[in-house]
Amino acid sequence: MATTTDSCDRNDVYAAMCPCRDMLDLLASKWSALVIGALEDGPRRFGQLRLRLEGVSPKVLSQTLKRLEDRELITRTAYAEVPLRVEYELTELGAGAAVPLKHLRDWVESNAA
Amino acid sequence: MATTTDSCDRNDVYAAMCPCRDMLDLLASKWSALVIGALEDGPRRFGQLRLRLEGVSPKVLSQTLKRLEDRELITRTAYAEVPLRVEYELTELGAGAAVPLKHLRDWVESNAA
DNA sequence: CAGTATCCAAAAGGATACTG
DNA sequence: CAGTATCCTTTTGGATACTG
Repeated sequence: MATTTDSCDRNDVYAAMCPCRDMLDLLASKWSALVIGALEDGPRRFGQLRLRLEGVSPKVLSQTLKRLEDRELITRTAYAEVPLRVEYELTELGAGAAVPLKHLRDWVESNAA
Repeated sequence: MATTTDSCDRNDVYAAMCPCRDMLDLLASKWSALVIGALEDGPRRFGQLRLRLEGVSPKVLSQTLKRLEDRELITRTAYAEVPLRVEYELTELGAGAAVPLKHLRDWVESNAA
């Protein structure tokens, strides 16, 4: 190959330079698994998510949503109403990620000491 | 106070005070999913893990291993040999956690853009 | 070999007040 | 309502050198 080890022919989360490492870091971050889970049953509004994710601050929730949106795991739709309404929804990709994340949450709830 | 909502009768990762939230935070941290995956096929030594987890520094790896050990997801066994040999191994609990984490890693490797 | 010690940078998290 | 702005603390990450 042309480069040394910093190419990434196949996706390998163990490879430092593999872009999929970023995706793992995102999914494996404090709030992502909870946000994605909260969207499993359909679109939700910012305020709804905020209530559901006990303890999350608006800033952190906003950041998390943006990162997920950047990675195309969720979409953000703003409706020009008064009062303002914004809905977040899983993309197809996000719905796919939701599956293993649900298994993880379920395992945790069943096995936390 | 007598507490209002900060008790945790049933495990709910969405509840701020639920101890299982801590477990989720641990599993959903940068290196945990990789460490646990690296131990799926049997015990591994510190140096082996360090090579496998490209880019991890000894300090961070050490911290990660300690947190996993504290939560009883892995065990640490030191053999009084020269040179020193230390092995890390999944506990039964850790092996259980390894299942959903593997699904997550697999999904990531299959779906990272 | 398997870490720890040190020092440091960056990111994440968080409380609160304020705005379009 | 849905965020931003601000300020601050904590956590995490990281390079490197050193030790039992």
